[in-house]
Amino acid sequence: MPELAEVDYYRKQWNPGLGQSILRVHLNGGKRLFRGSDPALLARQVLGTRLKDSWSSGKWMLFHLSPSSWLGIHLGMTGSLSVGTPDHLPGKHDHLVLYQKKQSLIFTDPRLFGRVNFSLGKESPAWWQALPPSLLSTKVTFSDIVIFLEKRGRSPIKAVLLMQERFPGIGNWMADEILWRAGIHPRRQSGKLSEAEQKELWKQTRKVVRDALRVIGTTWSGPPDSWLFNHRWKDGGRCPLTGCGLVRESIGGRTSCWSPKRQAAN
DNA sequence: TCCTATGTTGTATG
DNA sequence: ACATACAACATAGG
Repeated sequence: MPELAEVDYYRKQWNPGLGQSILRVHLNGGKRLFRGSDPALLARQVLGTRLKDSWSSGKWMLFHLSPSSWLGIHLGMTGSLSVGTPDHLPGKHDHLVLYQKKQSLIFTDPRLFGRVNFSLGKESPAWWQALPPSLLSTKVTFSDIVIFLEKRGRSPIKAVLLMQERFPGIGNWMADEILWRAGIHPRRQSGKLSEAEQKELWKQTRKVVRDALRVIGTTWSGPPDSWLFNHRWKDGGRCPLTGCGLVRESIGGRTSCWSPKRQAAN
């Protein structure tokens, strides 16, 4: 499920372990989650470290295990983080468990599309520092967005919103939510939006990010029925603004949902 | 049995 | 070299 707000929600699930040492490690080192990393090194190095801090950036999370271990986690499509008892028995899909005195920190991912990046160093790892800036930071401007929309001009706007290099943390439901609010059909060519549409897209992008972080990132309470979110997967779902029937179709390889009354195909 | 799933990446094509 | 499209990854659930 994880897009940026869910990712940050899951990151905080490990907060009970902050300040405490890692006493034991369980991992399924043969799984593709660990591609690019050395799971044996992880298992060895993390012992005795202390969970110091954590951050999220787009769909990535980073955990600092002091003094010098860094654990990057991507949840893929079905990953999640949770806290278990200190003697938690790893389930079939619990691929990494960090045991502490009072609890265990669990990373579960049935489909294995997620990823674990382990590294050592004084500073946060290079891959982390190279991640694109948050859509809410002043480092991303309207002009950056316009340039990107035009560079990817022949792709459907839906596919462009999913490109993490410019829209970090946006996933399938957020992209549909943004386009629905902005009144733009997901199949419109990215380079053919009017200036007014570009502006509305940027405005709604930032709004959906803020709304998601507020509603999902903190409480996991469901979004209100005024969002497309609650209607998009239901057969016979209706647009909360116009009441017309919602349409679902694959665009750019992902199922997309839109309101034909609000979002004209052109 | 077949289809779907809130993600990314390797590969083929233009 | 660059942009674009899509199969592949692995598993569960309807």
